Amino acid sequence: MSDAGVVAERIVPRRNTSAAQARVIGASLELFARHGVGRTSLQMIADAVGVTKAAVYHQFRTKDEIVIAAAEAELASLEGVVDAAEAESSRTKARGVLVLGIVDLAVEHRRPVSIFLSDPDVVQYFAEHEPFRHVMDRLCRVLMGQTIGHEERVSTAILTAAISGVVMHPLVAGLDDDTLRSELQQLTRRLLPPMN
Amino acid sequence: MSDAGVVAERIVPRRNTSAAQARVIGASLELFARHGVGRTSLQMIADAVGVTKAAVYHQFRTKDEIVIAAAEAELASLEGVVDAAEAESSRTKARGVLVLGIVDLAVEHRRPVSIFLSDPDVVQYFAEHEPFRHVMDRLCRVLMGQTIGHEERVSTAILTAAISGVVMHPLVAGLDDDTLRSELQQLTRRLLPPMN
DNA sequence: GTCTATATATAGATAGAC
DNA sequence: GTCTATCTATATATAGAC
Repeated sequence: MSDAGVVAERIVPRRNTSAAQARVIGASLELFARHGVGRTSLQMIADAVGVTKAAVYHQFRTKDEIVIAAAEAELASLEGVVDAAEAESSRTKARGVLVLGIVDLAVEHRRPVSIFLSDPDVVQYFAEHEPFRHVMDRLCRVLMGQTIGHEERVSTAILTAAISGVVMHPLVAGLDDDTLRSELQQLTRRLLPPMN
Repeated sequence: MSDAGVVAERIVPRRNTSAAQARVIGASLELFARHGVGRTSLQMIADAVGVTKAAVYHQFRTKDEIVIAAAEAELASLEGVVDAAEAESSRTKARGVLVLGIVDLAVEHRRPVSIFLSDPDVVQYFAEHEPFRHVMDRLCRVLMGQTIGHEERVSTAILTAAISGVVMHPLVAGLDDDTLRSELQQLTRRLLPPMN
């Protein structure tokens, strides 16, 4: 984004994730989405990876660490989309790329993306999570323009909440990906203010 | 609704709920919202009510029964709003009452309302729950008109998902009820098609 | 309708060998 | 990096007295 005036920096700490850790995160993401965080046990995670609980505990010291790592992996996907948007030459293009990217993420992940906003503990965690707030601010800036205030944040919350909420709503459970994608794109058009 | 052509019937089975059962449901609703369904134990519920686990098990045979009863209590609140809307004399008035009612429910309950769409088990349960689908269809009809199709259902999903999603979004955690309410009302105006 | 007491399973987590 | 074995706490659930 040429007119950003701010260097796009990735502050989400993508600490060097080993292959073993990545397997745990991947399995956890699926299980969290299917059963909820609280109802997913370390035994279930270990079974899904194909190792014992002790092996999982060798990669992460507590279950909470797994939850956080999984949530941050989802956040990293989102940040990738924001990166791509900010790399565009105009704000109009940037916004288009961002919206398409968010919709794609939501549709592809379907329920995993919901972890962000569904589990109370995760919500609580992210509410106080500086990297999350930073990514959301960057996202907000691409959508709404340079001046971020109270109202812009709420609008951004509405857009992202609506998208995440729709993909996991019982009423759209039977919808195929393409239809869902196009409905969500229509939705964003109605929710976003016109470009100026 | 005079032009409904369909008798409004309450099919949500509000089985005779004893006072003791109501206390359990109320406490559970709060705890589920705060900690998630899976992380809420029967001990926590019993403590919140001020009795022992055994007393709770006298009211409900399993934890799942409590989850279902709590979810149906939330559904009953929603159905109350739909009832009120359908009692209006015109569709314009009905839609206004319905939207105001849904927003009020969401704001007052804040996180409890999210149980519907947050816990994967509850989502799964409602997706196959006939009374839920019936209430959603009635809601959909008030919002979108008599002809309910694929597209109308998705629009309804979007509206309710957006509202539920927003109230529990980290970005609006610090917002007072009145501001949140007015933002949500603006939201519904943007999402609903104009009355014809 | 509520209690004490208990059965049984599983949770999260650790020790130490390979 | 993974294992077996184990600790301890807590989970769901039940039996039977008051």
